Amino acid sequence: MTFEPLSRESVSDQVFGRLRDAVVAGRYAAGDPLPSERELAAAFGVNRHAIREALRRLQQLGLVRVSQGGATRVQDWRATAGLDLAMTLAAAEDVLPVATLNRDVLEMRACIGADAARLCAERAEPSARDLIARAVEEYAAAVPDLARMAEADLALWRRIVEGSGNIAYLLAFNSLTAGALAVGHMPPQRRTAELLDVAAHRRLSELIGAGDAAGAEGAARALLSAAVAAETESPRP
Amino acid sequence: MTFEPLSRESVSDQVFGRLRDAVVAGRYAAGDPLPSERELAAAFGVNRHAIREALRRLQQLGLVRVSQGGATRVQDWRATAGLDLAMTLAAAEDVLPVATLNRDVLEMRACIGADAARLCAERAEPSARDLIARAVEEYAAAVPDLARMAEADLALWRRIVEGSGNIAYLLAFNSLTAGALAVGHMPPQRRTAELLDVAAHRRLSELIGAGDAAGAEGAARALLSAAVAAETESPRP
DNA sequence: CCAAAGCGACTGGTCCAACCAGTTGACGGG
DNA sequence: CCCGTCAACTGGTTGGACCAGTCGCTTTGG
Repeated sequence: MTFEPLSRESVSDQVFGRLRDAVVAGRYAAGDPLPSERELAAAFGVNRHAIREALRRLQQLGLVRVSQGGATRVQDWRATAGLDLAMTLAAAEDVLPVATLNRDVLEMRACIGADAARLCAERAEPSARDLIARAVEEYAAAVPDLARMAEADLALWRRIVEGSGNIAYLLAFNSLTAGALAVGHMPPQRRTAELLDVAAHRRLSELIGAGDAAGAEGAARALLSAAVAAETESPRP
Repeated sequence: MTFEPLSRESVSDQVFGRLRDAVVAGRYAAGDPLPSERELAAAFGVNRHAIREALRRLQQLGLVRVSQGGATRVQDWRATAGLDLAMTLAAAEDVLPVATLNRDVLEMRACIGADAARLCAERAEPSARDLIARAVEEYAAAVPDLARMAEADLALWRRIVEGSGNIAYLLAFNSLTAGALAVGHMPPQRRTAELLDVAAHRRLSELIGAGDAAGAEGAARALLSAAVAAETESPRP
């Protein structure tokens, strides 16, 4: 018998979540001042320090701008927030349309995955190519178990992105896979076809191993863009 | 006579910066415990709350994992940090090789920019296409002034990414352009050729306006990948 | 009368001191 | 030898005080 971990979210985490959702959902217009820290503390019934911790995190996400003496103002997150915002967003339909965000994430995954495969074929160290070959075998060995295959598939792609030697791609990969909305937690049926195509994964690994940049890019794109098309056609399974 | 603003960086900002650099530079191994908040407060000579604010931000970046009762442990940022990390990194050679990061950012820019142009040509609203056409004109009107051209170019690309309707691309664009190392602050000579090619920008806008997805993607890629090649050949100007 | 200096009444920034709430490990009884 | 207990950590939260900027109103000087 297993229990879900109770809501042990710290106070400042809860405040952070509430304010983040309020801002992303547009309940404050860009440029509007947030209530003062003291007011927020009273409103949430918590200490001011908890509010401050939440506000610093919102500031780092690019959702608000705090300035000493002046008010803390809401920013236009579409202009100032970074990709990590997607990582922290809960899958709440009332904050952002989930279906669109899923499609967007899959599109970005295809775009970056294909280019990472290309770069990986171009300039990965032999040891990195070995790791990829091995990851493919682990993935193939998991074959009947969809959950394990998904996990191994993610590990394989991480190896490929690492092999590309592009830190920006690696960080973006982390952002995309870490969120609740991310590729890893996506309804698996969307990616079943992709996940089951062991032959295509093997081919991709071989092309990378052989240094065929164009071939690897094409193989990766073919593998990754099927899910985009599926999500676009019928966003809600 | 103008003065640069003095170091008004708040205490917790400074603590955040120091710890972030220490972690990214690898002065703590992944899994290592950070000193306790009380120790850090004593070491930096500041209050514990300042340390806490910094640690919460580090946690959000994915650099550390804090857990009540246990120690705050350093994480492997290459596995857990999101793209926003690149946004906050100062251009300090001793933290990460700047040349490589520049190349990486330019590569990602080319990859996402090309796909955004494709999607924009495919599914942007007519009003969005108008905005792009207008942005191109503003860019062309700035012609002799390189600084203004760079600014207008950035605004144009923002319109294109917005027109793609992909939120992930938009947030990634923000991450890439917001950092100190970002495209906007890059040594301009790297992108002079790209910036001066008014005709190519016009063609790109027309292809998007005409809904030619493949053409727009090709034009964007051609425009954006020149800087990548330049950066790769001679990283230090 | 109007502008500019000045003065409060805000805002966020920092600190102190205490206590609550988990985790960890060592110590002692079974 | 194993296992419960407990003390000494860890981070989490609170209250209150004060510093440091900003903003707007009021008073003052032209």
